[in-house]
Amino acid sequence: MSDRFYLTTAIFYPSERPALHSVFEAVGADAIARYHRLLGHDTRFLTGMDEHSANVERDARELGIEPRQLIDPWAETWQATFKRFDISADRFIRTTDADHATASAEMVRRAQAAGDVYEGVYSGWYCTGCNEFKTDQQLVDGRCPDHPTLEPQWLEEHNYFFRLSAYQERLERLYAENPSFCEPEHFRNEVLGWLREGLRDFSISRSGTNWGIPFPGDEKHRIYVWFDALTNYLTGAGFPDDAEAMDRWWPADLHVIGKNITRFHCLYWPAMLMSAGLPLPKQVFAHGFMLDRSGQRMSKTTGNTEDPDEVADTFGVDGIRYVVLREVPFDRDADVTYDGFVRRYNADLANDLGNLVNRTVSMSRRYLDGSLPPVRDATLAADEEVRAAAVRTVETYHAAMGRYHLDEALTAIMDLAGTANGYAEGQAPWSLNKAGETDRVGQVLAVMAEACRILGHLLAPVAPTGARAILEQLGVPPPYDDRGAGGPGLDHLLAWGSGGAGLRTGTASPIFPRIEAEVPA
RNA sequence: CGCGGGGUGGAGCAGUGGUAGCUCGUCGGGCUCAUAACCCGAAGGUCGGCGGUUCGAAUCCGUCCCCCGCAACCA
Repeated sequence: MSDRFYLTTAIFYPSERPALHSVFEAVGADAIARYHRLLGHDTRFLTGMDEHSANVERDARELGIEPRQLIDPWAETWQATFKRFDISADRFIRTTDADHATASAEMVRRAQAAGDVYEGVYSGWYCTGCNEFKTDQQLVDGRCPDHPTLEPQWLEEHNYFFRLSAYQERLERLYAENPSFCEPEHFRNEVLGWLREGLRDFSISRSGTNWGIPFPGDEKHRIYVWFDALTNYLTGAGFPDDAEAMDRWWPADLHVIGKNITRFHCLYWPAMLMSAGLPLPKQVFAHGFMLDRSGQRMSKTTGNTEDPDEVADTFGVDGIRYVVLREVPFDRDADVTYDGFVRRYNADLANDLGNLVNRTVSMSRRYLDGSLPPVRDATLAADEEVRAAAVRTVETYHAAMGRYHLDEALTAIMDLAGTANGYAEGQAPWSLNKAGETDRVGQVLAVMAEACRILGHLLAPVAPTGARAILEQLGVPPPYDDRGAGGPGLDHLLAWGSGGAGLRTGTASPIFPRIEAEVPA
């Protein structure tokens, strides 16, 4: 019975190109996906774009084109960026995909059959410029910020509602029995607070638009937001027609989402699934946001975000993947700065880890012509300390990855690199070599190389290309493919001494070159 | 008292009862294999304020101040 793991990101709000905070979520989920592949789990990883936005329809109309013509290039750009960032998704789902329309409509039908859909009146301020309803929060001085000359109209619209209020008790029971349905705890507390306040039904259709999935039973309406967007996780698992795929992949193991949509994923979504008679995902994990130095969320609208392609040019894809996951604790917000990225990259990847690999490989070649002996059972205390540190690091790493605290896993990795650098200093193989103690030189370098080998595998989920380069310079054949799959399992790879009969190291070459220029973007 | 989170050395953070740690920065020293990298040491904090519990609190309780997010149909 092989383990399987199905995880998703949220589908992203449509825009011309992704901003760094969207890439951050995808990179985090990708690292989790790769970790599970490395563990030997059959892994499915879904990401994508939410395309039925009123903004898309409006922008397209202003340009005099069909929404689809507007959004197709956007989706291409997003996929190209995700590809550049080595997001190893099995599918980039678009809510305009045909199978998704089927799935979404089926979810509405099931809710209808369960008696959870009723006709009602949605009322609110309507901007005739945007052709959409605005919440009080969106209005500035009672006016639409995009059309300040127009007077918003108070409109009442007939549409369909989902009876979320009927699920109050069942959701309370869900959290009583399975609190970790929503992690981390501080976001769960917020959800429980909303639950205590009581649930209100929400509208699930809009009329007056053709941009969207037709509402079952009333073709004048389109499915509105949640029955469309959230259902993507089911579509990606084969719902409703591919019973075999559904059986294999549903329920999902993990939804990775931004903390701003916990309400919908932790209350709406389980209620919708209960209504449809489907099993619930195992867990929703809400991550924090990257904030700029003034504490503002990085976003396109405020223009305080970094361009993903620019930072990838500077740091390398692996470099920026590492840096954002290390700088932002995955479970909460963090202040980030470009200079902070540079410092972190140089300190961790260039100086500690990269340089460790470089000096190890370089000395191996110089002193031993690249031929290292196998690591022996440690007889010296210094050697044993490195081995013990590696074992400790692996334990800490697994514990952190299992809780999706990616930053803690990376901290553990760097602890081991620091230990290995200290070991090098203490053993001074360059002095041993001068003294002609060739046997000891071999053992010291074998210990260092073994630490590097383990570090390479540990780094693979976050920095797959760099990890591969590390292993290559150490002379370790790739034991898994570019997506982290097909290997013998991390337990084997991370065991001290499993490198086998001695490595044949290659040529030393900086894997994470230092970044000298600290030019603020 | 709407809900939730947070206020720890120059900066960013860890630390939920027992001598206050980490990274970066600064200063001094060491090494020379290495990507001017690596290693060691030092300076620097009355842990937002006040009160309480305790042999002992950053850590528990009370209260006050400040910051951020959310407050429902926008992912």
